[in-house]
Amino acid sequence: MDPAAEANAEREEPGDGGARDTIRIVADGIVFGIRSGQMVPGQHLAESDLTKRFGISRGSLREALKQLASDGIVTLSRFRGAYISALDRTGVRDLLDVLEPLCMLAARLAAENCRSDEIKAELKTISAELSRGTGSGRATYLELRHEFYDRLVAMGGNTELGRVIPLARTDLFRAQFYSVQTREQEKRHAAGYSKIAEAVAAGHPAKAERAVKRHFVGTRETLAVLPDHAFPVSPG
Amino acid sequence: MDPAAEANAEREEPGDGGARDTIRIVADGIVFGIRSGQMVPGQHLAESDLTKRFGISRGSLREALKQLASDGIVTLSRFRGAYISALDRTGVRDLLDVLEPLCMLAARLAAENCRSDEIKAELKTISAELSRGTGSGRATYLELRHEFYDRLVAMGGNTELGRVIPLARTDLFRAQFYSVQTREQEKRHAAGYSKIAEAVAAGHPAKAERAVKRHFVGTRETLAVLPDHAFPVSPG
DNA sequence: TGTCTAAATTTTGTCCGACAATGTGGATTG
DNA sequence: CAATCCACATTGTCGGACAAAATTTAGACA
Repeated sequence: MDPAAEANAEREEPGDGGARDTIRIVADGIVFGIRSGQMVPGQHLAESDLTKRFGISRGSLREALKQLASDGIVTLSRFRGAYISALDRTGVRDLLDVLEPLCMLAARLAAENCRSDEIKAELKTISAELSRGTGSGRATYLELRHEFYDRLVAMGGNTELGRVIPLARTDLFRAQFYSVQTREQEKRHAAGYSKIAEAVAAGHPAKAERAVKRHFVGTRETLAVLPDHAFPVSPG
Repeated sequence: MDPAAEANAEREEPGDGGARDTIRIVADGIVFGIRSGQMVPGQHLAESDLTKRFGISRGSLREALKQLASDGIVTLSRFRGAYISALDRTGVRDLLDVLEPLCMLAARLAAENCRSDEIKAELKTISAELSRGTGSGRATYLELRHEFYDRLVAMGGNTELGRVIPLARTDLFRAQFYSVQTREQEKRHAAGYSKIAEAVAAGHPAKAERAVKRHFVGTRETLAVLPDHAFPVSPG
């Protein structure tokens, strides 16, 4: 068979939760550590600790760290090891500037191309759970938020978008925000997802784009109000 | 010292060509192989071959492949190894849809924030060399094109953009295009870069965005005209 | 001869141990 | 107290080893 025929395969087979890659164990473990607050930005990740914690060899761990580094979750420094990536205020602003057009594209494509009413309903269900509040705990909230974007991207059908959009990196500052933002800010944030979901479900691309834009306006306002201690080191 | 202070370090120190990472050897080697045409999309990359070719160990090679995979240059398939990623017509279309808003952002930021006349002149120099034609050979042309985007992104000052924008992946279809596109198409493509460089150098963000938009219109027209044999397997 | 099955080979995933290169912190010295 | 230097810890790279899976080859059968 022509190898080229297989070169476009997705990096993980869809619908299969049992891909027992050793690397996936580490990736999921660290992502969960960030979402649950056990790992904070700037924290040093020693290879010896991680190999013992996850019960894998150093070689496999290093492959996993390489992958996490290219996702922007950890930062590698030669001969100094891996750190949980940290975003200062400028970094978050830069990330939002990049994320906004990609999310607008995702919402527009989802509204244009998704024909499954069932999937549309699932998206609204997720946004409703987000609006319900943080009753299920912090990690669950951040996981739901990630799930929302994953669905949104999948609905659009653009295979490149999921590879490019820096969802993993947004988990970083969302985890930082979660501790310091008010209930008011969180409510408004969750409401933004509902607006996006409604517009997408209604099949209105332009409306969905506007909903995303408004959502980012609100996020930037929240960012501007956040105190400095919500961020790592302040330059100078 | 606070580790968090260093967690935002760029993954490669700028201005230094002497980062003798073993991984960089492989990454640069494969990227050059694609640009020069020695490696074609869909080609299988056996670990034993690569370790012998680059003279490194299997562990380091696997780390390098992991990095290339997350850049979208190679595709990893469990127990089947690494392949040079291949983009069919739909994949290129999807990639362009994602690339367009990011390039517009890059051009706008560059026009807004770059104050160095010297750097502006360098960008115009690169676009001029691109317009001069392919006298320097295929690999040089693709390298120059990559350099153009790197400069454009750097001029904007957004540190996230360089991490997200899928420049490496665009090398894939540019390498495919290069063999089949006409001189006419290539001329027009290079002219697009000059228009962008001029608008950026003049400090006109909106104009720069429009130049990028027109550039992508032209690229999509070229894509639509390209024959099927320019792409890997045709579905169905 | 063609096709289907099964063994043999190849390739990949993971682990272990080892050594060199580099960064870090503490002891030494003035 | 500050500067210097050294022992230690951590990372980068290497080689070998074995199990799991895929690919190729060989063989049986109609």
